[in-house]
Amino acid sequence: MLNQSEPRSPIDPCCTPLVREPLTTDWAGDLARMFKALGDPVRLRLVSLVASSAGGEACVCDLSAGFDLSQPTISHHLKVLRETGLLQCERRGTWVYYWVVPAALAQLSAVLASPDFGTAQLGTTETSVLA
Amino acid sequence: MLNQSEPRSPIDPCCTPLVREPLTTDWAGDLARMFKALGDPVRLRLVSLVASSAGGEACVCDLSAGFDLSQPTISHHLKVLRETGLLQCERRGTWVYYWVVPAALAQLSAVLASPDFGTAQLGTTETSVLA
DNA sequence: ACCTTGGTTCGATCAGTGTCAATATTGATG
DNA sequence: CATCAATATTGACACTGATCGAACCAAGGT
Repeated sequence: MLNQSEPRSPIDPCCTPLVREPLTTDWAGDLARMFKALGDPVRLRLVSLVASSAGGEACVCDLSAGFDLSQPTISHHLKVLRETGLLQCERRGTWVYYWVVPAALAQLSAVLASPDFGTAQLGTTETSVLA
Repeated sequence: MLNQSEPRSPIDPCCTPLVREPLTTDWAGDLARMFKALGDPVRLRLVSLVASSAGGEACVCDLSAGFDLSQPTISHHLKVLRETGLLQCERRGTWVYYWVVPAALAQLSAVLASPDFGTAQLGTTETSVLA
């Protein structure tokens, strides 16, 4: 139940960019767990693969095909991503399908966003962040 | 399979959100190093402390005051952040000042951003994909 | 020159993690 | 029920990484 739909306080530490005010210790711990989950190239590619799949979901068999790793290892990484709240899964018959939790990614993106110039000064892309 | 042949100009993999197309192995490795650097609560708080300091910079003595860690440990974490390109530093007399590299944070934020709804919908969202 | 203060580097230690082979579990199917 | 295919779990192992004390470097001040 990590998806809270209550309206949030004026300045919610959950959404305040880290450049704006120092993170609390608790919140930093929660965030760090998520960033650590993304801090592995295999897991990062897994998230990207799942997210960019048709329908926004993919089964493990499709995912593990793109890696030169044993199936238990892929399963382990998926478990880490699941337990961090970045992915969710459901069993459908023999297969297990994974999809990303958009709010989780958005949360991390918001924390890293710079409030002044947004995230769009890198190159050409004009992403609509905090319009 | 992976988008190696795509020209750089229109869609730069450096700025494409990971939900849009699968990350290349190389790019995932680079990104993962940065996310891993942020995957530690101490380092995350350090970045936040530096970024939210007056003038956008802070000296090590100010930074280490907020932690219950030895000074070599703080120095170690700062080195990790420096080597990943998230922080830069300069010696001014006796003190060493650190500041964040905005482009680095923005890059990570852009990668995590969802192209459809942006990053600003955390509080009120009823994410369609979920329920 | 010498000491003091601010930071970094070194070496060691101990917990954590990525990986695999083997085994277990779950669901479909004959 | 037996079997097979798709995932998950377990146990083991090597490697990484967070942390500390000690030693080291760099600038000022006396």
